[in-house]
Amino acid sequence: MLQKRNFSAKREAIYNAISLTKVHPSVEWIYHKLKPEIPDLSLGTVYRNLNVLREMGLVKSVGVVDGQERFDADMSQHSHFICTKCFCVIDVRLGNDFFSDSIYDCISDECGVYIQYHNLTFYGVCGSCPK
Amino acid sequence: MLQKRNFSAKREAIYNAISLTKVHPSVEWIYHKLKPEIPDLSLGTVYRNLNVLREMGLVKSVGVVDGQERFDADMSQHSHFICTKCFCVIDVRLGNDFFSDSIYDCISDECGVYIQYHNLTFYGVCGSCPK
DNA sequence: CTCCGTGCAAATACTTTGCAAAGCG
DNA sequence: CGCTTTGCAAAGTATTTGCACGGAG
Repeated sequence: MLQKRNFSAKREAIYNAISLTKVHPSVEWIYHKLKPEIPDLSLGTVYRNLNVLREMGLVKSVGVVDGQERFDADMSQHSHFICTKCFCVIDVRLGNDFFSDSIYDCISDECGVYIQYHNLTFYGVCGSCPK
Repeated sequence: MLQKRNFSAKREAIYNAISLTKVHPSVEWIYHKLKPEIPDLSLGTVYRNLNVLREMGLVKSVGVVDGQERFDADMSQHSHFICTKCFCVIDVRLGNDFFSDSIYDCISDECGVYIQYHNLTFYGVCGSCPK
């Protein structure tokens, strides 16, 4: 039983790598993390699987941080804080009612659009960096 | 008087191009817009001036949309809606008190970070695209 | 004369893709 | 077998940079 969820071993390893860390990793991070245990892993495979996992709805993008896309396997509703010095990414949880349906509806009406989701990111300096 | 604000003529043209449109343009858009009037404009100049304008605080990034960075010369506090079909970008104005200082403070305390600004973007389908 | 801005082309950086080989059911 | 996954390298796309020239003060 090398595979769960019909994942290939490598896809599983990539998914686990994202799930088991809080760093919201980049492709490079995942690649370098797994390379020692999976010596024949290639960068293209990480890119390809990330796109597959994204389409499956198991992973989402945090956005491009310092030129590299960062990923998150926590699909629950939450926001992020990104440090503009060290580029670490930290989860931020606001009340679930912070963005109520009524806000979506209100904006939708006003702008004539259909809103499916949103992305809220805070920027600043983290606790480990000199201000 | 070819220059205002100590801008070179090209920097001025680039800044005006962003200011005078609502499309939140990409580098390519600006380049193709200005190329007819300024035949010896080069793409590198657009990139360089956008970074200068950004450092000057006259322009800010809307984020990367469909692989290209988009810019906004409206520096007032507002959010954006991005259509995931045609990639148009529309301004969204919430009440100014939507993000009060107290929320910044609250998150800052909770996460041990110093928040400087935030970015709120809504995604979905615009009125011109089929749902 | 000096500085800033610029065209041009080369260089980067990140990501995607074509293809043949390998893996799995 | 037939479909999926993969390594590898090449290609693609967006952006940055080195350099020498050119114009403004």
